[in-house]
Formats: sequence, structure tokens, C-alpha cells
Amino acid sequence: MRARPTLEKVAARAGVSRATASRVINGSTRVAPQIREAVNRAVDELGYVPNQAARSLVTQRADSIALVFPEPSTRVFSDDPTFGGIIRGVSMEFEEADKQLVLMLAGTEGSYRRVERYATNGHVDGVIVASMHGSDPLPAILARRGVPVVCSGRPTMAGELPYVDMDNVGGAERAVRHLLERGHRRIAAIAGPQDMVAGIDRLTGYRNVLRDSDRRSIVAVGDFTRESGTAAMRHLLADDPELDAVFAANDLMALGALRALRDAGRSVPGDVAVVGFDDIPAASYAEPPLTTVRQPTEEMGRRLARMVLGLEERGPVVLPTELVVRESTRAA
Amino acid sequence: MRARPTLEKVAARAGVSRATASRVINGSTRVAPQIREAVNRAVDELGYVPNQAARSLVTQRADSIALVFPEPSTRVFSDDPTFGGIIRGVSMEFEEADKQLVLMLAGTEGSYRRVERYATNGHVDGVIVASMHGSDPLPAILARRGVPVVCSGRPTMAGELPYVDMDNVGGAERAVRHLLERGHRRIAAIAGPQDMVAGIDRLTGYRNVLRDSDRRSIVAVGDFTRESGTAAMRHLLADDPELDAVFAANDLMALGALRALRDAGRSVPGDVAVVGFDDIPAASYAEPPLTTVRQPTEEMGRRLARMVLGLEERGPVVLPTELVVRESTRAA
DNA sequence: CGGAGCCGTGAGAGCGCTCTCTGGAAGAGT
DNA sequence: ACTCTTCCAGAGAGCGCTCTCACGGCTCCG
Repeated sequence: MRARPTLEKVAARAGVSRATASRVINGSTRVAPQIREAVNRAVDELGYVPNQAARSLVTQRADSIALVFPEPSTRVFSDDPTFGGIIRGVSMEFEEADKQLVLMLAGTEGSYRRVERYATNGHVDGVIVASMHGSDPLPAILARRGVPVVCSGRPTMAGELPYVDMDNVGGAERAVRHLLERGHRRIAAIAGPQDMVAGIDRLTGYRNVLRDSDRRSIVAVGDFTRESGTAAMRHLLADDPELDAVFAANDLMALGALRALRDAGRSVPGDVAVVGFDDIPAASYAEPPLTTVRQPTEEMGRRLARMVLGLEERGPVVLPTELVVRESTRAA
Repeated sequence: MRARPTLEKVAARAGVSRATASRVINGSTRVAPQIREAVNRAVDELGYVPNQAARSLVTQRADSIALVFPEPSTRVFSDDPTFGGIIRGVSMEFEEADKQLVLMLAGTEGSYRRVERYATNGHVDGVIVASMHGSDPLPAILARRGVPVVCSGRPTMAGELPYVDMDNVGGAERAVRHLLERGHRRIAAIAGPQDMVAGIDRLTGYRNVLRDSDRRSIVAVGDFTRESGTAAMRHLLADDPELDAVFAANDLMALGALRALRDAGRSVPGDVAVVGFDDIPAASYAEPPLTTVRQPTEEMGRRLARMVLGLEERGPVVLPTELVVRESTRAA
């Protein structure tokens, strides 16, 4: 493997100084056209590519940004399309800005410190933290150390941390209102974990609508897994056999609820209508296909990227969610 | 944000030379214990973290490795747990080796060149290419440029490229044999795209077993989407109404087949048994839960990582797959 | 007791780049 | 014609680190 050419070589070949070559390569306009061309030719001929390390050393920029996922939940990347969408969105923006995406899965204590070290040490120009638990201490720590941080999902630790979140409350409200409009009267909820912002907000949305309509709320709490959805649904059926609709705080639990309803001999949507949240692929495959709330995950990624790059004002951004109506709430 | 301390400062504080401080930080044993301790203390007190750019500049190593995904298929990360597993595995190994994972989604022509540039320019000590299409030219290009490359999935472009793949042939064989053992006689296949190694190999496995058992093979080709699975199943039923089992080259298509069978009024597994491949989460939620072939995706990630890091001999590695038997092939 | 050998430390070069500062040529103004 | 400005190119410093080399002090052997 032959040594990569340096700026020095390019300059020599083009018959100019290193400084001038550098100017051309970095797109300065204050260079005579013919010289510019000579340099460009030399670059092509030698296949020159700037050494990022050397560049970073002097510019103090890394041109890369870390995307940190909390890995405790193995769900990351496997069941939950949110992450994939975010990555895709971030990736697209970064490509445009010519930044690199450094992916870090942090879960263990040790890897936390590793992320912290890595981020505070100039490796990276900023960090996007995709934490589901709003109480994650990492963002605040990094921010305090002067690293630009943006959170995906509203952090619960009050503070000035900029974030991008989905409109969980609004999405839940729309979903529950949809059930009301369809004429359902006893609308139960399967809530998510109340230590996660998404879990809290979606339950809030549900409560908001029911409160306004003077209907009683009936809530069971799950942990966002399918199994917990099944269990929660069983409890709900036992507590209130009259219920005719369920809002689940995510699709996985809705899928679990579907199973419990099937086992209990209730038809969906005939006896009980079901709404989920997330619009995971399996929601459309379900039997019956699941009405759910879709989130603009890719857009979320883009906004996160733009914000951490400073292309967009830092600050809370809440993206609209969209109700996707399928058979699980459509009168048979 | 205060300036980060340099090695110089640490050395000064410890009362030694820069060289010695560097030795301590890099774990050289040839330093007097008390000096070592003095340096370590200085490091702690100042919160010193080495500047990676400066280090890379002189060592010519980047301590990071690119993981390239071909993005044309939006499925990446959303429906397919393979990617997630690979990322997790790679990430774990990298963490141990203190390397960084740079994620690149390459799809467009432009981004291809970008990956090429980036990888050949010393940013990265190696590249893992997770291409589904074995004919991807990128790995060969990089290899020729002297960049250590490892492929996830066997590349079709014959060559010396080291790779890690799943035992697709063996998995398919086991799946089909399972159907034979269950007493099924007319076993059809829904094959994947024949320009993808996974598609080819899984069909080969199916054919191998049927050939040995003198049974006729009945094949419809899909494109790994659920819809194509539904369509393929319809064709198969039309062509051979007598069939009593189907092997689908992936779970998504198997799910599609399930739907077509339901629509056609065939019970599963009573009338027709169904086997998939991948063991995506939705396979276990399906109605009935799907018998399928599980792949050790995380292990794959680990092996890829170890290979590209040179911790493991480069060369073809084929990981065993595992048959997961569920209701879709269990006699009712 | 002197020289060879070894070990721990410091001095200093240099990795490849950017950027400031300086110099010289060309154009504008008087 | 001469000065003042403008503009473009080059010289050179220096980013923070590693690593080679030289050197002083020590031990060990003859």
C-alpha cells in the first residue's frame, strides 16, 4: 500500500506553495483561476485526500458527531423502528454537512464514562443523546462540560437542554378522540412505564381527552413489551368487562392486547377497538391491522442533526404525529 | 469552556518531561513507579484526556472503523433485526478494543464515493461492509486500495475478501428437513431475490433436501417483502392446490404467505405448514407463531469486528443457524 | 577498580495541516 | 510619475502528540 500523498506533494506538483494548495482545497475564492486549476489537477492526479487528523489538530474540530443510544434495552434496533428512522435522518443531514456519525451504545456504567471521556476530549463536535429515559444524566454532564448536546425525547431533568421530541400527548389525544368519535364509551388504556417520558406523555394525552368527555379512565400499566400488553389487557377485561375500546401506549403492547382479546373471545374491532402507538411494521401485519399513531422518526433525526450542527436554533422542538386508521378501529 | 490540558501541562505538573508523561499514559512499564504515580496524579487532577487527532497524526492510526450499510433498501434498521444485532455485536467488541464505530449509510452514487474517499484517507483503520447484494463493488475497491475490509455476507464477486456469513444453506436444509420429518409431502418454496446471496443460498438448501428425497420442488420467487410473500403463496396454491407445506426464504414473506393461506381458507399448520427464516420479532407474534431459522446476528457482529481488528484470522467464517420450532409447523 | 552494559529519562524532531503575517505585483488615484 | 491601496502567493509557526536517539547513572563483570 503506497503512502498517501501529502499536501506538500500536491503543492510541489502544482508548482505552488503548501499554503496556496491548502487554500484551493478548502475552497478559498481568493486564488487565481489558473492556479486553482493546476492544484485541482494535481489533486486528481495524485489522488490526494486531506489527512483529517492533521486538519483536526489545527482546526480543533473533529467533523464528527456522536450519536449515543442507551443500550440497556435490547429492543434498540430490533423491534423499534424509531432508532432506525433517527439514524437515517441524522445520517442524511450529516452527509450533506460532510460530518461523520460515530455511533455509541452506552449501557453499562463503564461505557457511560467512556462516552463522557470520548465526547469531552475533542473527538467529537457534538453529541446527540437518544435516551428513552428522560432522567438520563449524560446530557447534562456533557452540556456542563461544554459539549453541544441535543436530546432525542424531552429530558425530565429540567434544564436548558435542547431537544426534539414527538408530540406524544397530541398523538395520544388524537387516538383517544378517534375512539370517542367512533362511538366507543368505555375506553381503557394500557400505559407505558411511568419513568419514561413517552410513557408519561401518552397517558397524559389519554387522560386529557377522557377528562374533557367526562368518561371514566381505566388504566393498566405495562412496560412496552408485548407480554405486558397481554397481561394488562387481561386485567382490564377482568376489571371492566364492559369496555369497548383500548388505547395502548405502544404497538407492541397493542399487539399483546390483541392476543389477550382473541383469547378472551372478543372480536376486534367488533367487541373492542384497539389503537396502538408507533406504527411499527408489525402493526400493519397484525390481524386485524392496527390503527396507530405514526411518528416522523426520520424527520426527528434530521432535526436533531441540524440542531447539533448549529444549523437550526437550539431549543425544544415538538414534531407532529399522525393517526393511521386501520381495521382495528374500523367498524366491521 | 476552559481549554483542555495538554500533555505538556501534565508533564510540568508532574515535574517530568513530556516523553515520560506520554510513556506513563500509554502504559509503558519502563517507568519508575513513583514517577508513574506522579504522572497519574497529574492526569487526574487536570482531567487530562489525550487529543486523538494529535495522536493519530503521529501514529497513523485512527482507532476507528467504519461500518457501511447499503441503504437502498429502507428496510435497514426498521424491519430487519439483522442489522441491529450486527451493530450490537460490533459495538461490544469495539468497546473492548477501544475503537470507535463510524456508521455510514451508503446508497446513492455520491455517498459511495464518499465512503470510498473517507475510508482510503486514513480516517479509519478498516471497514466492515454489510452489503446484502454480494455483488457490491465497494469491498473490492477498498481492498485494492489497501484498506482492511471484512464483508458481512458472502460476496459473490469471487476474490479473497474475508467475510462472515450465516449458514443459509444449512439453515434452509434443516428447515425443509423438519417439514419432511413432520410428514409433509408437497413442500413448496417462496424464494428470495436471486441476486442476493441469502436468496440464492436459502433456495439451494431447499433444493438440496428435496433432491435427496426425490420430491418435486415447487418454487415461487419473491423479493423478501411481505406483499411478495402473499402473491407468491397465491401462485403456489393455484399451481399446486395439493401442497401441504411452504418454506419461505424469510419471515416477512412467510408472514405474507400466512395471510394468503388464511384468505384461501387453509389452516396453518393443519392444511399447510409454514417455515420462515430470520426469526424477526414479528415471527413470534404471528398467528400462528412462526417456525423459523434463527441467525446469530450479534455473534456475527462480534466476528466481523474481531476480524477487521485483526484479532482473528481473516477468511470465510460461516456461523451456524438454528431452527426455532413454533406452532406454524406443529400438528394441531 | 575500570569498562561494558543496561535502564530510566529528557531533548527534539516531525506527523500533515491551517492560518497569520509578510512581500511583491498590479491597479487606482492625485 | 509617484504613492496608496488591493490582491494574491509564500514563508513559517505551531496544533499536541509519539518516538527515536542520546545521555547520565547504575550494576555487574573481569
